Amino acid sequence: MRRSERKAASPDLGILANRALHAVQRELFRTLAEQGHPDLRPRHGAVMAFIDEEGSRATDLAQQSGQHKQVIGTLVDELAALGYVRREPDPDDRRAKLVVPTERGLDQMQRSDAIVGEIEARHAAAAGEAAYDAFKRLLRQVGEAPPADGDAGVTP
Amino acid sequence: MRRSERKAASPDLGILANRALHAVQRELFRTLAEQGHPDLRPRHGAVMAFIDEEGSRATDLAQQSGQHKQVIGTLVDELAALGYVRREPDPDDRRAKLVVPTERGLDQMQRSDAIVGEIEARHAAAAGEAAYDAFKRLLRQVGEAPPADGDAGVTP
DNA sequence: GAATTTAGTCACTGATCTTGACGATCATGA
DNA sequence: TCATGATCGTCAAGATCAGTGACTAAATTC
Repeated sequence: MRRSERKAASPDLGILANRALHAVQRELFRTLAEQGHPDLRPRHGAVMAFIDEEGSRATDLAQQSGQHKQVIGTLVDELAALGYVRREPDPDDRRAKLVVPTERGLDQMQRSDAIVGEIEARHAAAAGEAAYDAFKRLLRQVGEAPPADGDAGVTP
Repeated sequence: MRRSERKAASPDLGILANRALHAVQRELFRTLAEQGHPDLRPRHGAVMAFIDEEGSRATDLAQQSGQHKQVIGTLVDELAALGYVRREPDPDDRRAKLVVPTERGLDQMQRSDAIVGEIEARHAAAAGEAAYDAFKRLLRQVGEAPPADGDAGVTP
């Protein structure tokens, strides 16, 4: 059997993870577009997926999402222009800014959390709650850094 | 509880899939670098993860990997320069070329398949074979297009 | 045999990521 | 209290990566 046939019949973990990620992103952003948020793209998730209702610092968003702070800065510019967030001074630290969601931002956050929840509920219904819980625990373990290495828990 | 705290405590499917993909890619390419293949990057996987031992056409690699054929062309240029593949005419079709792995390419293919196999074996050992098999079946389902849509099974 | 489709390359254009420097501000330790 | 080191976010690049349409030769289809 040819290698590509073996891979098609039994894809490996990296290929499956890549497809799973793209399937979830595709459905999420298509459904967001249908629900009034057509301007958002997956890379905006580095901000919108992690931002708190009461606002977050850019450095926190960079750390949580694994994106460089320069990229977060540019994404915040775009999201501000699109009406999703605004920048405010951080009262606790005059160097820092808070990225605060607008009403439109809060709506998007609530909707995207609900959409991902529905995707998960659909898979849980198909597989069974217990099986789905076990699946998520294993997926989380796969995403954690392997133990025998100096760099612990670093996201890209 | 703040949204970012909830997300840290219980990350959703998209975040988990993103981390899983990056964890597997990071370990794979770091281990390949240690084993004599330091010049390869994840985007080369669009060719090296799918190529057959006896060679593949660029259009097949584009279809299997979801990458545009222009990108595959550029990647094949780079991999040829690095000594992993060479282009040969396809005897069955004078328009077509076969991308054929070199000895170095075959070595990398065997090693990367083994490395991903070891990553999977480690997770299977930790979780149990039956649990890991169930995990992969579910991950594959997550990566398949949702049923109620016109675009069936398209990879990005 | 003509029309249509395909293969891969050309030539772009556009998108995204990475890095280091900088000034203002904060935290730390002597 | 002060000097020093660290942090915050922006600036200004440079590097990497993806997407599109056109083109010629070759194959397929009708």
